[in-house]
Amino acid sequence: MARLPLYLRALNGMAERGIATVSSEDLASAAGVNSAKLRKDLSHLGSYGTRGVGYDVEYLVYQISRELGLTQDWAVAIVGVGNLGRALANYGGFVSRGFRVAALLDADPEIVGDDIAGLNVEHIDELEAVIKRRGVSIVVLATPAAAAQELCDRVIAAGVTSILNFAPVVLSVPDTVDVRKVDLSIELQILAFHEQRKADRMSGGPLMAVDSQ
Amino acid sequence: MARLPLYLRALNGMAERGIATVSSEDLASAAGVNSAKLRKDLSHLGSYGTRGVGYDVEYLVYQISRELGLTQDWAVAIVGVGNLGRALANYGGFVSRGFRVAALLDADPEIVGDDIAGLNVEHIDELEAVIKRRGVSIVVLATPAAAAQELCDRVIAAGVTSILNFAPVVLSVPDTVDVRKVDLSIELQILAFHEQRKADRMSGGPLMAVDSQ
DNA sequence: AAGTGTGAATACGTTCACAGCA
DNA sequence: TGCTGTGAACGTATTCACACTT
Repeated sequence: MARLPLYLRALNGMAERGIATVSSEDLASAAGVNSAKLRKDLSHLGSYGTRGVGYDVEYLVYQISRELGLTQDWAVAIVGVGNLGRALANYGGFVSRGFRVAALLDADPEIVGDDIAGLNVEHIDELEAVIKRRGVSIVVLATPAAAAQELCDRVIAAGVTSILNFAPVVLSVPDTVDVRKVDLSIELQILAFHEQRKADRMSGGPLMAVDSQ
Repeated sequence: MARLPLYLRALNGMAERGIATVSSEDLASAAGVNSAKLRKDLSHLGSYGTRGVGYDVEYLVYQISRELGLTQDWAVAIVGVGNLGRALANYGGFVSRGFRVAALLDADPEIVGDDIAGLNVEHIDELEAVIKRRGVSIVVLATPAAAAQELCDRVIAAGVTSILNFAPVVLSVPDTVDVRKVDLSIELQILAFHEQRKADRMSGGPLMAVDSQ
């Protein structure tokens, strides 16, 4: 379920603040969903709540982490060390929960050899070797659009089946491979759309349906 | 519709390659969706296709751009000029289609005054003034989690109603405000979940349902 | 009394399949 | 003939509402 990470984050916050037990109502509002949905989601993992009481925070953190596969640690390679790749390498959120940046790779000889976030940037020629040697199972593509598909193919050929793509292209992959895409300009375009509708509503008439999140 | 930006990108690519007309089938596969869905999406904008022929690429680009509000230009302020903020400021995709980075703001005196992507980083104290003076209507929050809610409140008080949030927190906002959230570690967690299921499938038994994208 | 777990009802998005138009 | 536009069928996700447990 795509919402488990959200619940997990809310629960971690509560655990830090020493909260031992939480109701579906409270956890749901902390995660920004409604309580029936939350209960249904959690019920898929098993019956981890106690009627009349709520959920044990620590226990639920463990169960969700296990479900998400965060009890093991995943080696991540970042391909493309431009501004975005650098930001990702420095992003604390990766290291904190089960992810380890195991390699930074780039094609630019200016960048290869630099130290970023304690890691040495390696040449893209090493891609296949690095993936195998370090057991990389998730690759983050932060390359220009033009290079993304080719690198994607190489990464898949090297055995990776999970890719997080920041390049603004639709990657074509076999359906054994999971791709998630983050497209910054698409996010902005959706906001602009909503912004425009608000402006329209002030004056002339609107025309079509919206979606949220 | 959240998929219009996807179609738009595919269409722009086709326009560049000099393709004048496209069928729902072809456009759908370029955008990575199925053709019935594409036709239904486009039909909400009006009847811009020609039966037996397809869609005129240029015309459809214009119609979608208009629908998304990209025929006007939007002033965007980036709040938080750490690694991610810097990456966003340098990201070409913003400038290209209707978005203009109008301000970079940060609290750190080390960073204030720096020139990044041709813009001077201003102090966060200037936030409200800058928003008003430059007609900023979309704000990108790229701050640490701890600072996000407070800055979000200030931004809303200054009249902004569209926020793109990169900080790993659920922002609480009035429902007149649109927030889109990009959470890098959540994307990775979802990939890890799928990765684990693949591993499980090899050996023991799986347990629950999955979702895609 | 409080709050989970879950069938039943509802809403939503997707896909099918084809009538109708160029 | 080819392809759009769209009702109808379908499947899935969300929400309701309450029986049941602690």
